[in-house]
Amino acid sequence: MSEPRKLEVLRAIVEDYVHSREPVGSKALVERHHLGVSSATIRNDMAVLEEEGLIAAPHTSAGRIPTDKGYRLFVDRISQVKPLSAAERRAIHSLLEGPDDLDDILERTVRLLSQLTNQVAVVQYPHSNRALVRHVEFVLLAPKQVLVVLIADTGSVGQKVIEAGSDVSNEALMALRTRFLGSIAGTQLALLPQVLPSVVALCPPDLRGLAQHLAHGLQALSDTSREERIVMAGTANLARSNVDFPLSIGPVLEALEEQVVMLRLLSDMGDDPRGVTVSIGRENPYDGLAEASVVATGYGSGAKVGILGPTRMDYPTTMAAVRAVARYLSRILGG
Amino acid sequence: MSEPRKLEVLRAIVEDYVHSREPVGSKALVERHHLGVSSATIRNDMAVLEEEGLIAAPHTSAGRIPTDKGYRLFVDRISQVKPLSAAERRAIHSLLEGPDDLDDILERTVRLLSQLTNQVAVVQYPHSNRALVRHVEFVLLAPKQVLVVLIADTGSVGQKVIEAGSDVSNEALMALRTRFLGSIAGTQLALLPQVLPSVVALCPPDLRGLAQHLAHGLQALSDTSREERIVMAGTANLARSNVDFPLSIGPVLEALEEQVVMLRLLSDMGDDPRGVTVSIGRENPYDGLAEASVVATGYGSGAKVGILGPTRMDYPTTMAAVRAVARYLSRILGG
DNA sequence: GTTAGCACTCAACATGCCTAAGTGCTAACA
DNA sequence: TGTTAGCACTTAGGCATGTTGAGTGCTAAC
Repeated sequence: MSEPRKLEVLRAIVEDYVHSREPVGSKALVERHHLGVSSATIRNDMAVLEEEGLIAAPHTSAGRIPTDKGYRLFVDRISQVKPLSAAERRAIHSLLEGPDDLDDILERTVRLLSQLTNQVAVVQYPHSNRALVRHVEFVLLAPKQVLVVLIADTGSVGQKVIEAGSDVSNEALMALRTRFLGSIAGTQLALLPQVLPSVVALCPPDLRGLAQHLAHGLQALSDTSREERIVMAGTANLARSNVDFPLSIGPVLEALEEQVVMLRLLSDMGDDPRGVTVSIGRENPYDGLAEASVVATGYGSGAKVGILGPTRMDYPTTMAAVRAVARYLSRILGG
Repeated sequence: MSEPRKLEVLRAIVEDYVHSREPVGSKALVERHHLGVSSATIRNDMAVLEEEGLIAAPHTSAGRIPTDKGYRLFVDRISQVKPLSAAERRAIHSLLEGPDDLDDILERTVRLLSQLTNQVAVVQYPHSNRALVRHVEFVLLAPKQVLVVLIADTGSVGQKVIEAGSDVSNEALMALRTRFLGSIAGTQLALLPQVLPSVVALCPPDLRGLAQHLAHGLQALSDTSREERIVMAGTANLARSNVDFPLSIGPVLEALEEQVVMLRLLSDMGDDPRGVTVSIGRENPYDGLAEASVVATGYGSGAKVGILGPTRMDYPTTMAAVRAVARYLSRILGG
């Protein structure tokens, strides 16, 4: 049996199954795809594919469906990323122009991506490792409560309320603001933990306690802007595509709600040279996502965009959309 | 037939149905609730209740289930809010203490509420009508791009990137910052639209163009802090409770994703003197929520907290949880 | 290596039957 | 007049049975 045809059969099975959601049999296969051989031959091929664990039969006299391994092979060796349609291309252009807030951009990006793919779209906030401190602000909210605001040159703004041990005067706060600003403006956010202690040390003794608190706050902020939140959209698509097995939707929603899970998921995915990385079904670390696949890629300086959907998804198209959106995003954010 | 017993029967039906998820018949009713009459009598009562549109039978020989109208009557006239268990009370205490960021608090609130009720919890950002301007910051991101930050005394921070028509100098920006700050610090956010034009008018002519842009940005920010975003958690609960009709989950997820829909929904709900307002099934303006109920109440200075779940829900307990959480929230945020 | 043919398997659908739960009604009752 | 017992009637759901069609695996011929 010829190796190329074997792959061709697998491709046909994957495509048909993704399209019809039903196990696909040998006869239907020869009808829909002009493979030039008879169904009996295909049956032989399918037997081999099954032996290799690439496809499986739900029960004796049913057609076959791809296994996780089958999808994997399909993605790795068979499929080629489909070019986007002109309309889709246009949608990306129009929806992402008008440079606005970072929040806005990400929001619009996930919406777009979820519409494009009919899946749940996820985007990680950009890494701000290289971000520089642009501005620092301390605001007295209550006698012992200070709001610390850290603004990076990327336009990202972090905020945090800290409790000072004792009453704080506005003058002290202003003095410290100037002092901190002078010392750390222009510094990389990532370097703050190393820089801040010396700033505190240089403060006059009577301000040092407060300075310590403030430094803590700032450091926490530089952490949290690295802690990387995610934005997501299109959860309703889950209900649409999984209309038959509603069982699995619960765990998936749970996973989606746990930002930590999603973040780990995204970061764990290496960066594929071909542009997009795919994690299929049980390859996936989290149990609730055993029937889901993630298609993601990096953008800008390393953060991830991607989608999550059922293993039975149209990989070529999805991968194309993810890649296109990521490229666009990189361009806009000047990654 | 006695009016009180009729209500008692309705109550029993609602309670049993909520508990068992199955149509409840006359016989089961007399067994589980000691009503002191026979099933035949109950049958007569149920016939009347059905005539009045308070309950309905899915098919001829099945028990009855409450209609929207039935739930309505139940909520309005029959049920009394159940007191929370000690454990729940404790959970509220412990989870909401540690005064932190506004964001943090709201985040924790929805999580708590969704766990308490096993429903989707939603909280609206607090109204900031009474909030005062605490601080204003302009940061030059690019030659023609300025980040405008508006900090309120409530600890809420708004940010927005604006495009200036022409290049901006840092000096001009600083000058304007001082000017704006001097004029609007301490002003109510809600009054900014009235105050800002005069500030612009008083600027030296060469700065007026930029000032105009900045004023626009500030005004937009004061709007958007009123525009009221929402935070939500517990969408996975939808899958759990609707395990039988997965059909309806799609539209609900859609509605939840549209912040606008949820915001309208919440604002449209009047404030019930009894503490919590309930909107049941089709009473609900949005079609996708025809099988859902919303239980909400105001907190602080008028924003809403609440939950969304299937019409078949445990109203007394849910209402208690929502009310308790709202009270706590008011206390923490000093509403 | 490919194909035709055939026996075999099994989910899905249909049919008919039975049961349990539940109703509505009528007539007796307090 | 409100309550009750009794009974005929309805129907979803479970079960056993039969039928159909898609699909497989195998063998023998090409």
